[in-house]
Amino acid sequence: MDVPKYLADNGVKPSFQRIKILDYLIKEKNHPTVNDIYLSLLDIIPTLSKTTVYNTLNLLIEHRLVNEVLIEENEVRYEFSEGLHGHFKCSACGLLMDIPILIDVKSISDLKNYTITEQHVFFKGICNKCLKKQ
Amino acid sequence: MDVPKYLADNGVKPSFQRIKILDYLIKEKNHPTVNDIYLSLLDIIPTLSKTTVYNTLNLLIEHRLVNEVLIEENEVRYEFSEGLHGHFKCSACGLLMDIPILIDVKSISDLKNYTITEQHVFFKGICNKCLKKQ
DNA sequence: TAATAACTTTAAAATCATTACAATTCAAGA
DNA sequence: TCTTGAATTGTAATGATTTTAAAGTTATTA
Repeated sequence: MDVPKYLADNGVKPSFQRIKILDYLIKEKNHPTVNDIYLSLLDIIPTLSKTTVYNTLNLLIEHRLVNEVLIEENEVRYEFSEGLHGHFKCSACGLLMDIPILIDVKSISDLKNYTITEQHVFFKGICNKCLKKQ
Repeated sequence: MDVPKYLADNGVKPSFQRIKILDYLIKEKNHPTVNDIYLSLLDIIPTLSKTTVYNTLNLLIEHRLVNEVLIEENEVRYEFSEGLHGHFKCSACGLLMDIPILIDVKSISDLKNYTITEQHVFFKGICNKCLKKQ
């Protein structure tokens, strides 16, 4: 993917830092925290500031290029925004994976005539691998 | 509901503060924050400490009497735990309401042989009332 | 090329929610 | 009443995030 063009097409001026941050989220599917992103990019951008990571992520979220993933309290994670999906987190090994979402919003009568802009679904439990280990 | 008995039955010693905090969550369906609870109970318990609110909520969560509700970043809300349901938050008026959950976990092949312990679903959008105002 | 304005990044300080900890109070049983 | 352990309190510490202002960068126009 042409990240600079993708940013520009979506109304975000493609600075070096912004390109690298979005590029990281596209390549790493590990739902990183701000700190993960900051530490990983320090090799490439030694002068990088955490404030820039915060600013950039908020900017990318505004432009709908990135999603926040809220699973645990006091731990905000981020992901490249592509297609609707939910999340599963294994309480044992910490794995955080994407899963398909299967909700028929129209069948929920409480939301009749509501506009739905965001859908969030996540499960917690124990993954197959960890169950076998027990 | 007999709150002291309910606490005792669930292995929590029913102190005055604990009774009042759980009682508040049972009666108020507004998914309050720690601060909401703290401020509301200050009338009844003038010596109440925020630490006690935190300690009590964590204790009640451990015993599965209370759920955390994570919708917005940097804002943890709480609710009395009764039955599985999701949430809808109106971006305009801030309304946070319960909605029924309709997910057939077994149909998600990615989670085959997984143990699911928690399901979380929430939507954001604009509620009917706010749509009419526009 | 130089001047200017707009935007971006940085670093430090401030803020906010939450937790840790030590001191105090409370409650139940001897 | 005394003792003991649990519960509560208030302060201080922590850590994530936001704010602010200064410095740096980029684009635009002359």
